[in-house]
Amino acid sequence: MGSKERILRLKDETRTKILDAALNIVQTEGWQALSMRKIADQIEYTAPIIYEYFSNKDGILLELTRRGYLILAKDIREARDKHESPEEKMEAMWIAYWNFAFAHKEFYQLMYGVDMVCCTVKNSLPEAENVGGMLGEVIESLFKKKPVSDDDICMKYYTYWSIIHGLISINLVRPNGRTTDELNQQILKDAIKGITLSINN
Amino acid sequence: MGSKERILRLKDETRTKILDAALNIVQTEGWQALSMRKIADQIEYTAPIIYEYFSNKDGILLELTRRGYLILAKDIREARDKHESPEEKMEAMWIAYWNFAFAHKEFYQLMYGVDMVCCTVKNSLPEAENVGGMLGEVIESLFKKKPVSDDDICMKYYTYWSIIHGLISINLVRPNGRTTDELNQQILKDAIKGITLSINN
DNA sequence: TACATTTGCTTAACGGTGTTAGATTATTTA
DNA sequence: TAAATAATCTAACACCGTTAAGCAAATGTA
Repeated sequence: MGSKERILRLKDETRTKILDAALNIVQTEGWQALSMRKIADQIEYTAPIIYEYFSNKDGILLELTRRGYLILAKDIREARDKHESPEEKMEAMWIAYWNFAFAHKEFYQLMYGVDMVCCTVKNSLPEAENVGGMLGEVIESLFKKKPVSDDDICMKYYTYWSIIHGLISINLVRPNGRTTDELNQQILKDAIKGITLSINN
Repeated sequence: MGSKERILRLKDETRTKILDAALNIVQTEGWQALSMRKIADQIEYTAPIIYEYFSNKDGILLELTRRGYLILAKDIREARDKHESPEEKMEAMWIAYWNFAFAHKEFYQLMYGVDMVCCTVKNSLPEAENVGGMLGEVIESLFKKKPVSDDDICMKYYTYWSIIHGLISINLVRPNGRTTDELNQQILKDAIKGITLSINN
């Protein structure tokens, strides 16, 4: 009767296999090439069984988005914990964000809709809150004046995020577009420092 | 024998009708919903005749991209010519860019691949150069030191662009996401001023 | 005017997509 | 062993972009 668990484990394994197959296709052929039949091919099933594990294609994308946020959150957390001063924390965290985007292009595209048809419902994703929360806390600690209003944090958060996301987007959509890696790093660090400085002015 | 011209004019009209229909569908239903058959329906033809006017769907998108850049270039030119000092020019131009993105969401999504599968070949588009050129010139005039290297201009150009494009992207992909219009405007102007100030420091 | 040719447009099809319903096979239970 | 349940597949639907073949009307030519 212990076979119940074995079967459940097997079901979970194929669920994971589906996600891995999807990711594999995306990494080698891009999001455009991802199709239910291709996933089925790769896991040696036919397309309809995927619907026993995910309600539809968007369900797969949502789960991958979740996976992406888990990796990102881990990276950012680690970057934060490697430094002492808020200034250093902030720079390290945003650089971790930057590195994540290029180390996991596909995830980033899925998570932030760069050059990607975004799945309609991905609001209220707990994993996403985490990232925002961590960054927000460090931003708060950058302020000298207390208390810091939510609007203050929100504004600076968006300022940081905008420039980094913008720079990433531009580079993901237009690779090899006359901007070198060094130039990007320079822009990035300059911008981070500029925003950080502007907080207490 | 003057009918030749009438016929040519008619052909041009249906070409325009195709583009208008495409834009209309996109504006009411989004890029996702744009299909050749829907365009054909709207102009009261069948799908294959579209291929007499455009080589394929990407051809239509490319032409719409061109249209978008024409509008954007006009807006930015006008913003520039309304002011005297480079600082004011710069701010006005980027705000025009910002306003364009939200006044013509669909165009912006198409042109800059926000939440949109980008058509593969849209390099070397003369209309795009214009926009970059205009902005680049004003950026150059912001520098006190002369001569200004291309790298200097390029870097500041990307810094401006990144933050604005990033802010736009975030707002286009996540509308109603707790950021108000005033907050966005504040972030935007702050960021522009910050970058402009940092040029001669 | 009569025929031939070109033009405009449609129908039908190909191979692809996401998704669902029904049939089939294999496994478990009684 | 027989019945019930689970796992899986086949077939189909409605859509997509795109192409080929054919029809019908307009045009050019004799």
